[in-house]
This record gives sequence, C-alpha cells and structure tokens, in this order.
Amino acid sequence: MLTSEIAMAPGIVRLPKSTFREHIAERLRAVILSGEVPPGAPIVETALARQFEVSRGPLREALRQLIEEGLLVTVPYTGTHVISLSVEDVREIHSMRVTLECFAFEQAWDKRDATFRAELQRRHAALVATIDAGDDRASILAELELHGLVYEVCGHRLLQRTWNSLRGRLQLYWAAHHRAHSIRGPKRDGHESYVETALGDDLNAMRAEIAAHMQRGGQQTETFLKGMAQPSTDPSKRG
Amino acid sequence: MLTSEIAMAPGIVRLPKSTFREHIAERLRAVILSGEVPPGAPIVETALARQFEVSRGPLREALRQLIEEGLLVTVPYTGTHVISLSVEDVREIHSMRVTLECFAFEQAWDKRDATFRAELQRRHAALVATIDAGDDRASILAELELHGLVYEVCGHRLLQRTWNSLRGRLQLYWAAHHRAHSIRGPKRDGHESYVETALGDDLNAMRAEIAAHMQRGGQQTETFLKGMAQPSTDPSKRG
DNA sequence: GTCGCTCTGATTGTCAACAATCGACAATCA
DNA sequence: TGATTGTCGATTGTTGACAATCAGAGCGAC
Repeated sequence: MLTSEIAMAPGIVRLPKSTFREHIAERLRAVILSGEVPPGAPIVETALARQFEVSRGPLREALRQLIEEGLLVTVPYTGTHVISLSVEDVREIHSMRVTLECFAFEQAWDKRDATFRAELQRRHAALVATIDAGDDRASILAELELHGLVYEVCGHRLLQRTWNSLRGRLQLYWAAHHRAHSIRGPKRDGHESYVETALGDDLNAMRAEIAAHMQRGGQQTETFLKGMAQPSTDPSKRG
Repeated sequence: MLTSEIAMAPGIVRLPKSTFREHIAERLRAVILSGEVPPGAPIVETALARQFEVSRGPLREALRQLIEEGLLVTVPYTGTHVISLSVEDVREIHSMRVTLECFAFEQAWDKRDATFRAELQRRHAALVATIDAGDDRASILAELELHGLVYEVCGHRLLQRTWNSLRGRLQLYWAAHHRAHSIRGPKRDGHESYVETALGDDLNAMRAEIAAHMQRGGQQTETFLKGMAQPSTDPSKRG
C-alpha cells in the first residue's frame, strides 16, 4: 500500500513525485531491513553513489533520512554504518511494544467492525502459511503486518508514526536474528490466543495477552542474545 | 549538560566535532520551536543559505533532519514550510503524552531516590518562578523540563528518544499557542498535585494524575482551537 | 466571463570538483 | 624497544553551477 498516493477522485490518484533521494532511501532501507546489509556493516558514500548511479548529493540526503529513522549511525569525517542493537536495546523495543500496542487497542477497541475481524484473520492465516512454508523472511513481514493492523485501524496518526519507527528497529533485529541462527523457522506460530482475544470483548484480557505475547518473544530472544553482548551503537542523543 | 563532551583527563574534554549541518539544524530548530518562525511559514533554501552564509548542500541536509523530526514538511520541486498542527494533531499529542508518561513513571517508580525528589521540586519551583515572573517563553521550557525529568530518570533510551520527538511537537504547539493569544501567562501553575503524587507511593494514583493533568491541558486548549480549524499539514506517511 | 494555453520567474533537484578531516602505517628518537 | 610524530590514502564535508520542475501571470479563443 503506497501511502504517498493521494486520493483525488474515484480511480484517480496523483502519482508521487519522484526524487532520487526517495528511491535510494526506499531501496537502502529495504536491503537493511531484509538483513542483506548486516548490522555494523560500513556504508561508504562513494561506493553507494556508484552503485545507485547517482551523485553523492541525493545519496547523502537519503542517508540522513535513514540516520534520523534510527537505522544508520554516522560519525563526522569518519564513516557511517548500520546500527547494531544491544541486548538492552532489544529489551527496550519489547517493553515499548507492549505500551504502544496496548494503547493502540484502547483506541481501536470500539472500531473493530466486520472488516477488521476479517482482515485480522486473513493476516493471521497468511502468517501461518509463511511459517508452514518455512519462509523465514516472509514470516517476519507477515508478523509485522498482523501486529500492524491495530495501528492502521485506530486512526491515531502520531501513534502509527511511532509504530513505524519502532517497527524498523524490530524488523532489523528480527532480520539479524534470523540471519544469525534462523531459530524462527521451526517454532510454532503462537498468535492464536492473540487473535482470539483481539476478537473478544475483554480489553483487560487483551492488555494481558499483549504483555504475555511480548514477554514470550522477549524470553525466546533473551537466551539467544546472552553471551554475545555487543555494545550499542544507537545514539541516545537527539540530533 | 553537553552529552558530546567526553571526559579524557582532568580539565580536558574532547570538543564536539562540528559540521555546518549540525549548527544549522540546531539554530533552525531553536527559532522554529521558539515560535519566531510561525507554523505554516515557508522555508526557502536559497534565502536561508545566504542568511547562514553556507551553500545549499549542508543546509538541505539540516532541513532533511528537521523534516524527519516532524518539524518541517516539504513537497518536491515546490517548497518547504513549518508544519501547522490541526486540532486532531493536538488531541493526538495529548493522548500520546498520557501513554508515554505513564510508562515512564512505571519504569522510574523504583528509581525515585533523594536526588530525583530534590530535582523534581527544584524544577517545579523554577516553573512557578517563571509563571510568577510572567515569562511565557521561559515557562514553556520550564514545564517541559519538569515533565522531562521522569524520562531522564527511567533509563529507557528508546522512550526518551520518543519523548524528544513528541516534545518538539508539543513545544511547537505551545509556542504558536502563546504567540496567538498568550493565554498561558495568567493561568495558575497546576502542577502541585502532579509533583505531590509523583513523590507519593501510589503508582495508580500517578497514572490517574497524569491522565487528569493532560485532560485539563487538553480542554483548556480545545476551546481555544474551536473554530480556527486549520488543515493538518503533518505527513502521516513515513518518508 | 471562463476555459485552456504558453511563457516566465522562482524554487528545488542534481552534479562534479575541491577542501577538510580522519585512521593507519611508517619513520624517528629517547 | 617503546612511544611519539610525520605522512599518506581514504572518506566525508562543502561549494558553485547547471538542469528539472512548479505555480501563477498573462493572453487569446470560445
């Protein structure tokens, strides 16, 4: 779904104005989030500019965008590289997910119409399909799609924006996680009760379900990360 | 507190590496958040470049940074301008504040040592002082400082990062708000119970206090915004 | 009067060259 | 031998010029 398409009339959409910066940012984000360019990998402007067949101007702007999104880190006059998340970073991602997703369900609780229910089950089925097929990369995307539904439905743009930012880090972590040990594949789905509760009538139960769900995921990855403690390269500063 | 200063030896600190981009982003953010450049105002690259005495390259990167922070909006080949928040945007900011600040207090609840208590009271006193002095601009900063303490203490870098982003929008709104009608000045402080509860022992009471506090602020501004419904120029898309 | 067209000035997007800085290696000296 | 300093290649930061695009003014046809 292209969010940059602006509806003007039935069947008519304004084509998004294209700049090199946008295309580069999009493609670069894709290869980073897919894990093709692993965490910690250096990003060299001149090489990338040659590869994308553009000059360094628009490339640098694309990099600046990804830096602000929290996917890259740069040191002036020295270099740029893909962030590598520490154990603590991952822990923070999980706790933040609980908070945001509970808030999203609170906002969306009264908006769960028939369309929502059907879409939720459709996405769950899609996730199960990718897991059964053993397609790790697709299952990552499917799981993000499933959890993303409530943010789309709740109608809170600022919340969705925040989730988008968090989703990037989560996806980055999952991709690296899978890349390193591929422990996602064999595991069972674990979203049955999530979907069931989301379709039920108990908001408090949903809050508990989210916390439990994230904690399961957190513990699974916690054991994996033990021992390979790498320093966080995530800048806690603002600019 | 300059976080970029790194202690090396007594009296010796590493000077922060400076680039034009950083300085411009800093100064431009300051004038936007102070309200000197009001919401909706156009940002012309060539004019700004002349003003800052740099070329358009680093200036564009600074703009890109502020765009990603959500302070500016740009349309390719057309122009850039300061965002203007709609009524709905402000409503979202307030609801998000409740969620984040409750989460922050949950994380920080067991870390409220003597230093925290003293600092909280110090910042509250500073806020009261600015209000008594009738200094609207200073009182905005003081209130942000007061609410920011819990984020600093909770030790959750991702949460603090999220708060920083939200704070920018809040500050922008407050500045424009004050600029338009200056209704902040005469009003009483209203943080007594907030501080009192934050120093108490009831986390649930704190949650309720936060919700009530934000709702008060929300209602105050709600009436002000009624009727001057301006369309949101905040891009809900990602990048 | 209104619609559509062209032209124009302004603004942004892109490029290639140049300058500043850094990290690493080699040379030098106590 | 160890530490310090000079040098060099690589990389990023910056610049000014040029190209692409847009919004609106002006004008003519209907």
